[in-house]
Amino acid sequence: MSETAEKLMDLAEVHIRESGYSGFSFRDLAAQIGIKSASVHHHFPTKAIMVASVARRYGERFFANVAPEPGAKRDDVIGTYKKAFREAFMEDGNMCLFGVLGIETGNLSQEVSGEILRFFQRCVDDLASRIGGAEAKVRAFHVLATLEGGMMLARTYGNIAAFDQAVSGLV
Amino acid sequence: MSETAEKLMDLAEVHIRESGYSGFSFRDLAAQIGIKSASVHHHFPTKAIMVASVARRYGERFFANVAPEPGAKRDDVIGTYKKAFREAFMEDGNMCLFGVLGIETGNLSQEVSGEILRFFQRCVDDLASRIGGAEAKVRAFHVLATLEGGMMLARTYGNIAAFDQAVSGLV
DNA sequence: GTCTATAATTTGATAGAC
DNA sequence: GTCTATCAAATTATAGAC
Repeated sequence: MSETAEKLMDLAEVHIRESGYSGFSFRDLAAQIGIKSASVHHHFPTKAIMVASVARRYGERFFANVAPEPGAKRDDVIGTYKKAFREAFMEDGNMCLFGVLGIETGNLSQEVSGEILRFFQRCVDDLASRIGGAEAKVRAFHVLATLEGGMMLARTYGNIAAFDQAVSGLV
Repeated sequence: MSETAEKLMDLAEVHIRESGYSGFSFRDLAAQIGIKSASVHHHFPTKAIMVASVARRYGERFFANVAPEPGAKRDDVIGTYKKAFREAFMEDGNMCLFGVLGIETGNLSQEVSGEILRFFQRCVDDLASRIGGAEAKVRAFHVLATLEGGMMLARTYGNIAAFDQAVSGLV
Protein backbone atom coordinates (compact mmCIF):
# COMPACT_ATOMS: atom_id res chain seq x y z
CA MET A 1 0.00 0.00 0.00
CA SER A 2 1.62 3.25 -1.19
CA GLU A 3 1.78 6.39 0.87
CA THR A 4 -0.59 8.17 -1.51
CA ALA A 5 -3.11 5.36 -1.30
CA GLU A 6 -3.06 5.59 2.46
CA LYS A 7 -3.55 9.35 2.40
CA LEU A 8 -6.52 8.84 0.09
CA MET A 9 -8.02 6.30 2.47
CA ASP A 10 -7.52 8.63 5.42
CA LEU A 11 -9.35 11.40 3.63
CA ALA A 12 -12.11 9.10 2.40
CA GLU A 13 -12.63 7.81 5.92
CA VAL A 14 -13.26 11.30 7.28
CA HIS A 15 -15.54 12.21 4.40
CA ILE A 16 -17.63 9.08 4.81
CA ARG A 17 -17.97 9.61 8.53
CA GLU A 18 -19.00 13.18 7.90
CA SER A 19 -21.52 12.76 5.14
CA GLY A 20 -21.62 9.23 3.83
CA TYR A 21 -20.72 7.38 0.67
CA SER A 22 -22.34 9.96 -1.58
CA GLY A 23 -20.79 12.78 0.39
CA PHE A 24 -17.50 12.96 -1.49
CA SER A 25 -16.02 12.42 -4.93
CA PHE A 26 -12.67 11.26 -6.25
CA ARG A 27 -12.10 14.85 -7.31
CA ASP A 28 -12.52 16.03 -3.72
CA LEU A 29 -9.91 13.59 -2.47
CA ALA A 30 -7.54 14.35 -5.33
CA ALA A 31 -7.73 18.09 -4.78
CA GLN A 32 -7.00 17.69 -1.09
CA ILE A 33 -3.63 16.05 -1.74
CA GLY A 34 -2.82 17.97 -4.91
CA ILE A 35 -3.28 15.33 -7.61
CA LYS A 36 -5.93 14.76 -10.29
CA SER A 37 -8.93 12.48 -10.01
CA ALA A 38 -7.63 10.25 -12.78
CA SER A 39 -4.66 9.44 -10.57
CA VAL A 40 -6.94 8.28 -7.79
CA HIS A 41 -8.22 5.59 -10.10
CA HIS A 42 -4.69 4.28 -10.36
CA HIS A 43 -4.76 3.44 -6.65
CA PHE A 44 -8.40 2.38 -6.46
CA PRO A 45 -10.08 1.27 -9.69
CA THR A 46 -13.57 2.15 -8.48
CA LYS A 47 -15.15 4.07 -5.63
CA ALA A 48 -16.82 0.92 -4.33
CA ILE A 49 -13.45 -0.81 -4.04
CA MET A 50 -11.97 2.18 -2.25
CA VAL A 51 -14.80 2.40 0.27
CA ALA A 52 -14.69 -1.33 0.88
CA SER A 53 -10.96 -0.99 1.57
CA VAL A 54 -11.52 1.90 3.94
CA ALA A 55 -14.24 -0.07 5.71
CA ARG A 56 -12.04 -3.13 6.09
CA ARG A 57 -9.19 -1.08 7.52
CA TYR A 58 -11.53 0.75 9.89
CA GLY A 59 -12.88 -2.56 11.17
CA GLU A 60 -9.43 -4.01 11.71
CA ARG A 61 -8.32 -0.97 13.67
CA PHE A 62 -11.49 -0.99 15.69
CA PHE A 63 -11.19 -4.61 16.76
CA ALA A 64 -7.52 -4.20 17.54
CA ASN A 65 -8.49 -1.23 19.68
CA VAL A 66 -11.15 -3.04 21.69
CA ALA A 67 -9.25 -6.33 22.03
CA PRO A 68 -8.96 -7.47 25.64
CA GLU A 69 -5.59 -6.93 27.26
CA PRO A 70 -3.73 -10.24 27.39
CA GLY A 71 -2.71 -10.15 31.05
CA ALA A 72 -5.68 -8.26 32.52
CA LYS A 73 -7.51 -9.74 35.51
CA ARG A 74 -10.90 -8.30 34.55
CA ASP A 75 -12.32 -7.64 31.08
CA ASP A 76 -14.52 -4.54 31.20
CA VAL A 77 -15.79 -5.05 27.68
CA ILE A 78 -18.62 -2.53 27.81
CA GLY A 79 -16.34 0.15 29.20
CA THR A 80 -13.84 -0.66 26.48
CA TYR A 81 -16.43 -0.27 23.72
CA LYS A 82 -17.79 2.91 25.26
CA LYS A 83 -14.32 4.40 25.27
CA ALA A 84 -13.66 3.39 21.68
CA PHE A 85 -16.88 4.97 20.40
CA ARG A 86 -16.40 8.06 22.51
CA GLU A 87 -12.89 8.62 21.23
CA ALA A 88 -14.01 8.16 17.63
CA PHE A 89 -16.49 10.97 18.08
CA MET A 90 -14.07 13.21 19.96
CA GLU A 91 -11.51 12.89 17.21
CA ASP A 92 -13.47 15.08 14.81
CA GLY A 93 -17.10 15.10 15.89
CA ASN A 94 -18.20 12.56 13.32
CA MET A 95 -20.09 9.28 13.34
CA CYS A 96 -18.84 5.72 13.45
CA LEU A 97 -18.01 4.80 9.86
CA PHE A 98 -20.16 1.69 9.92
CA GLY A 99 -23.05 3.55 11.46
CA VAL A 100 -23.07 5.86 8.47
CA LEU A 101 -22.66 3.13 5.89
CA GLY A 102 -25.20 0.94 7.66
CA ILE A 103 -27.81 3.62 7.14
CA GLU A 104 -27.01 3.93 3.45
CA THR A 105 -27.06 0.17 2.90
CA GLY A 106 -29.96 0.43 0.48
CA ASN A 107 -27.78 2.22 -2.04
CA LEU A 108 -24.45 0.47 -1.76
CA SER A 109 -22.74 -2.22 -3.77
CA GLN A 110 -22.44 -5.72 -2.41
CA GLU A 111 -18.74 -5.43 -1.69
CA VAL A 112 -19.43 -2.53 0.66
CA SER A 113 -22.60 -3.83 2.29
CA GLY A 114 -20.86 -7.13 2.94
CA GLU A 115 -18.26 -5.31 5.03
CA ILE A 116 -21.00 -3.55 6.98
CA LEU A 117 -22.89 -6.65 8.00
CA ARG A 118 -19.63 -8.41 8.83
CA PHE A 119 -18.59 -5.57 11.15
CA PHE A 120 -21.83 -5.57 13.13
CA GLN A 121 -21.92 -9.33 13.42
CA ARG A 122 -18.36 -9.35 14.67
CA CYS A 123 -19.22 -6.65 17.22
CA VAL A 124 -22.18 -8.58 18.52
CA ASP A 125 -20.21 -11.84 18.67
CA ASP A 126 -17.29 -10.20 20.45
CA LEU A 127 -19.50 -8.38 22.94
CA ALA A 128 -21.66 -11.43 23.62
CA SER A 129 -18.75 -13.80 24.21
CA ARG A 130 -17.03 -11.35 26.56
CA ILE A 131 -20.21 -10.38 28.43
CA GLY A 132 -21.13 -13.99 28.93
CA GLY A 133 -24.11 -15.39 30.80
CA ALA A 134 -27.58 -16.32 29.70
CA GLU A 135 -28.58 -12.96 28.28
CA ALA A 136 -25.25 -12.27 26.61
CA LYS A 137 -26.50 -11.87 23.06
CA VAL A 138 -29.46 -9.70 23.98
CA ARG A 139 -27.21 -7.47 26.03
CA ALA A 140 -24.70 -7.31 23.17
CA PHE A 141 -27.37 -6.02 20.80
CA HIS A 142 -28.50 -3.54 23.40
CA VAL A 143 -25.02 -2.17 24.01
CA LEU A 144 -24.19 -1.86 20.33
CA ALA A 145 -27.50 -0.18 19.50
CA THR A 146 -27.10 2.33 22.30
CA LEU A 147 -23.54 3.18 21.31
CA GLU A 148 -24.44 3.74 17.67
CA GLY A 149 -27.59 5.65 18.54
CA GLY A 150 -25.77 7.70 21.14
CA MET A 151 -23.20 8.65 18.58
CA MET A 152 -25.94 9.70 16.19
CA LEU A 153 -27.43 11.96 18.84
CA ALA A 154 -24.06 13.47 19.69
CA ARG A 155 -23.51 14.14 16.01
CA THR A 156 -26.88 15.86 15.64
CA TYR A 157 -26.58 17.86 18.84
CA GLY A 158 -22.96 18.60 18.01
CA ASN A 159 -22.17 17.71 21.59
CA ILE A 160 -20.60 14.71 23.30
CA ALA A 161 -22.91 15.24 26.27
CA ALA A 162 -25.74 13.58 24.35
CA PHE A 163 -23.60 10.47 23.92
CA ASP A 164 -22.49 10.45 27.54
CA GLN A 165 -26.04 10.67 28.82
CA ALA A 166 -27.28 8.01 26.41
CA VAL A 167 -24.66 5.46 27.43
CA SER A 168 -24.27 6.35 31.10
CA GLY A 169 -26.61 3.58 32.17
CA LEU A 170 -24.92 0.84 30.16
CA VAL A 171 -23.59 -1.97 32.30
CA MET B 1 -51.52 20.65 -0.57
CA SER B 2 -52.42 18.99 -3.88
CA GLU B 3 -52.81 15.28 -4.36
CA THR B 4 -49.73 15.15 -6.56
CA ALA B 5 -47.65 16.98 -3.98
CA GLU B 6 -48.70 14.49 -1.36
CA LYS B 7 -47.85 11.54 -3.57
CA LEU B 8 -44.43 13.06 -4.16
CA MET B 9 -43.88 13.46 -0.45
CA ASP B 10 -44.93 9.87 0.18
CA LEU B 11 -42.42 8.62 -2.35
CA ALA B 12 -39.68 10.91 -1.12
CA GLU B 13 -40.24 9.72 2.43
CA VAL B 14 -39.68 6.09 1.47
CA HIS B 15 -36.64 6.93 -0.62
CA ILE B 16 -35.02 8.93 2.16
CA ARG B 17 -35.64 6.20 4.70
CA GLU B 18 -34.16 3.68 2.30
CA SER B 19 -31.04 5.46 1.18
CA GLY B 20 -30.92 9.02 2.40
CA TYR B 21 -31.10 12.50 0.98
CA SER B 22 -28.69 11.71 -1.85
CA GLY B 23 -30.43 8.43 -2.57
CA PHE B 24 -33.06 9.76 -4.93
CA SER B 25 -33.64 12.44 -7.53
CA PHE B 26 -36.60 14.47 -8.71
CA ARG B 27 -36.52 12.35 -11.84
CA ASP B 28 -36.98 9.20 -9.77
CA LEU B 29 -40.04 10.60 -8.07
CA ALA B 30 -41.46 11.99 -11.29
CA ALA B 31 -41.07 8.69 -13.14
CA GLN B 32 -42.82 6.82 -10.35
CA ILE B 33 -46.01 8.84 -10.75
CA GLY B 34 -45.76 9.35 -14.48
CA ILE B 35 -44.81 13.02 -14.75
CA LYS B 36 -41.61 14.86 -15.65
CA SER B 37 -39.04 16.19 -13.22
CA ALA B 38 -39.74 19.77 -14.27
CA SER B 39 -43.27 19.32 -12.95
CA VAL B 40 -41.95 18.31 -9.55
CA HIS B 41 -40.36 21.72 -9.26
CA HIS B 42 -43.80 23.24 -9.62
CA HIS B 43 -44.80 21.59 -6.33
CA PHE B 44 -41.47 21.96 -4.54
CA PRO B 45 -39.09 24.66 -5.81
CA THR B 46 -35.99 22.89 -4.52
CA LYS B 47 -35.06 19.49 -3.17
CA ALA B 48 -34.10 20.98 0.19
CA ILE B 49 -37.56 22.49 0.57
CA MET B 50 -39.20 19.21 -0.35
CA VAL B 51 -37.15 17.22 2.14
CA ALA B 52 -37.77 19.76 4.87
CA SER B 53 -41.51 19.44 4.15
CA VAL B 54 -41.32 15.66 4.29
CA ALA B 55 -39.40 15.84 7.55
CA ARG B 56 -41.89 18.23 9.12
CA ARG B 57 -44.82 16.02 8.16
CA TYR B 58 -43.03 12.92 9.41
CA GLY B 59 -42.39 14.59 12.76
CA GLU B 60 -45.99 15.73 13.12
CA ARG B 61 -47.29 12.24 12.40
CA PHE B 62 -44.80 10.72 14.77
CA PHE B 63 -45.71 12.92 17.72
CA ALA B 64 -49.41 12.47 17.06
CA ASN B 65 -48.76 8.73 17.07
CA VAL B 66 -46.91 8.66 20.40
CA ALA B 67 -49.13 11.19 22.16
CA PRO B 68 -50.49 9.89 25.47
CA GLU B 69 -54.10 8.76 25.43
CA PRO B 70 -56.23 11.45 27.09
CA GLY B 71 -58.16 9.19 29.43
CA ALA B 72 -55.52 6.56 30.19
CA LYS B 73 -54.71 5.72 33.79
CA ARG B 74 -51.06 4.88 33.12
CA ASP B 75 -48.73 6.37 30.51
CA ASP B 76 -46.35 3.67 29.27
CA VAL B 77 -44.25 6.10 27.31
CA ILE B 78 -41.32 3.79 26.60
CA GLY B 79 -43.63 1.05 25.38
CA THR B 80 -45.38 3.59 23.20
CA TYR B 81 -42.12 4.75 21.61
CA LYS B 82 -40.92 1.17 21.15
CA LYS B 83 -44.12 0.33 19.34
CA ALA B 84 -43.90 3.39 17.11
CA PHE B 85 -40.33 2.65 16.04
CA ARG B 86 -41.04 -1.03 15.57
CA GLU B 87 -44.03 -0.35 13.35
CA ALA B 88 -42.04 2.12 11.25
CA PHE B 89 -39.52 -0.59 10.52
CA MET B 90 -42.12 -3.28 9.89
CA GLU B 91 -43.88 -1.08 7.36
CA ASP B 92 -41.14 -1.51 4.77
CA GLY B 93 -37.94 -2.53 6.51
CA ASN B 94 -36.44 0.93 6.48
CA MET B 95 -34.95 3.31 9.03
CA CYS B 96 -36.51 6.14 10.95
CA LEU B 97 -36.42 9.16 8.64
CA PHE B 98 -34.68 11.34 11.17
CA GLY B 99 -32.15 8.66 11.96
CA VAL B 100 -31.11 8.68 8.32
CA LEU B 101 -31.06 12.46 7.98
CA GLY B 102 -29.30 12.83 11.33
CA ILE B 103 -26.43 10.75 10.03
CA GLU B 104 -26.15 12.81 6.86
CA THR B 105 -26.30 16.12 8.73
CA GLY B 106 -22.85 17.11 7.49
CA ASN B 107 -24.13 17.49 3.95
CA LEU B 108 -27.54 19.02 4.40
CA SER B 109 -28.87 22.54 4.10
CA GLN B 110 -29.85 24.48 7.17
CA GLU B 111 -33.57 24.17 6.53
CA VAL B 112 -33.27 20.40 6.70
CA SER B 113 -30.80 20.10 9.56
CA GLY B 114 -32.95 22.47 11.57
CA GLU B 115 -35.84 20.01 11.31
CA ILE B 116 -33.57 17.19 12.42
CA LEU B 117 -32.34 18.81 15.59
CA ARG B 118 -35.85 20.00 16.41
CA PHE B 119 -37.19 16.44 16.12
CA PHE B 120 -34.63 14.91 18.44
CA GLN B 121 -34.97 17.67 20.99
CA ARG B 122 -38.72 17.25 20.98
CA CYS B 123 -38.33 13.49 21.44
CA VAL B 124 -36.00 13.93 24.39
CA ASP B 125 -38.25 16.55 25.97
CA ASP B 126 -41.38 14.46 25.51
CA LEU B 127 -39.73 11.29 26.83
CA ALA B 128 -38.14 13.06 29.79
CA SER B 129 -41.31 14.81 30.89
CA ARG B 130 -43.34 11.61 30.67
CA ILE B 131 -40.71 9.40 32.31
CA GLY B 132 -40.29 11.83 35.16
CA GLY B 133 -38.06 11.51 38.20
CA ALA B 134 -34.53 12.59 38.88
CA GLU B 135 -32.86 10.73 36.01
CA ALA B 136 -35.56 11.54 33.45
CA LYS B 137 -33.37 13.31 30.92
CA VAL B 138 -30.56 10.76 31.04
CA ARG B 139 -33.06 7.96 30.60
CA ALA B 140 -34.70 9.82 27.72
CA PHE B 141 -31.38 10.02 25.88
CA HIS B 142 -30.76 6.37 26.58
CA VAL B 143 -34.12 5.26 25.26
CA LEU B 144 -33.92 7.37 22.13
CA ALA B 145 -30.36 6.25 21.35
CA THR B 146 -31.25 2.59 21.78
CA LEU B 147 -34.34 2.87 19.58
CA GLU B 148 -32.45 4.60 16.76
CA GLY B 149 -29.46 2.29 17.06
CA GLY B 150 -31.70 -0.77 17.25
CA MET B 151 -33.41 0.31 14.09
CA MET B 152 -30.05 0.73 12.40
CA LEU B 153 -29.11 -2.82 13.36
CA ALA B 154 -32.43 -4.21 12.17
CA ARG B 155 -31.92 -2.41 8.88
CA THR B 156 -28.44 -3.84 8.42
CA TYR B 157 -29.37 -7.36 9.49
CA GLY B 158 -32.55 -7.10 7.46
CA ASN B 159 -34.34 -8.53 10.47
CA ILE B 160 -36.59 -7.09 13.15
CA ALA B 161 -35.10 -9.55 15.65
CA ALA B 162 -32.03 -7.33 15.99
CA PHE B 163 -34.27 -4.43 17.03
CA ASP B 164 -36.29 -6.55 19.42
CA GLN B 165 -33.21 -7.83 21.19
CA ALA B 166 -31.64 -4.39 21.36
CA VAL B 167 -34.65 -2.78 23.00
CA SER B 168 -35.93 -5.71 25.06
CA GLY B 169 -34.22 -4.43 28.19
CA LEU B 170 -35.57 -0.88 27.95
CA VAL B 171 -37.68 0.12 30.90
C1' DG C 1 -50.07 21.69 -13.85
C1' DT C 2 -47.61 19.62 -17.12
C1' DC C 3 -44.77 19.66 -20.93
C1' DT C 4 -40.23 20.25 -24.02
C1' DA C 5 -35.91 21.93 -24.09
C1' DT C 6 -31.94 23.15 -22.10
C1' DA C 7 -28.48 25.12 -19.02
C1' DA C 8 -24.75 24.48 -15.76
C1' DT C 9 -22.48 21.43 -12.99
C1' DT C 10 -20.84 17.18 -11.13
C1' DT C 11 -19.89 12.44 -11.21
C1' DG C 12 -17.35 7.91 -11.96
C1' DA C 13 -14.53 6.24 -15.19
C1' DT C 14 -11.20 5.47 -19.40
C1' DA C 15 -7.42 6.20 -23.02
C1' DG C 16 -3.11 7.23 -23.81
C1' DA C 17 1.10 10.38 -23.36
C1' DC C 18 4.99 11.28 -20.37
C1' DG D 1 2.32 7.39 -10.86
C1' DT D 2 0.67 11.35 -12.64
C1' DC D 3 -0.97 13.99 -16.25
C1' DT D 4 -4.37 15.96 -20.11
C1' DA D 5 -8.32 15.19 -22.40
C1' DT D 6 -12.51 13.36 -22.71
C1' DC D 7 -16.80 10.59 -22.18
C1' DA D 8 -21.38 9.28 -20.90
C1' DA D 9 -24.51 9.84 -17.57
C1' DA D 10 -26.89 12.07 -13.92
C1' DT D 11 -28.22 16.01 -11.15
C1' DT D 12 -30.65 20.37 -9.71
C1' DA D 13 -32.83 23.85 -11.70
C1' DT D 14 -35.01 27.38 -15.10
C1' DA D 15 -37.59 29.39 -19.26
C1' DG D 16 -41.39 29.45 -21.72
C1' DA D 17 -45.18 27.07 -24.52
C1' DC D 18 -49.61 24.77 -23.97
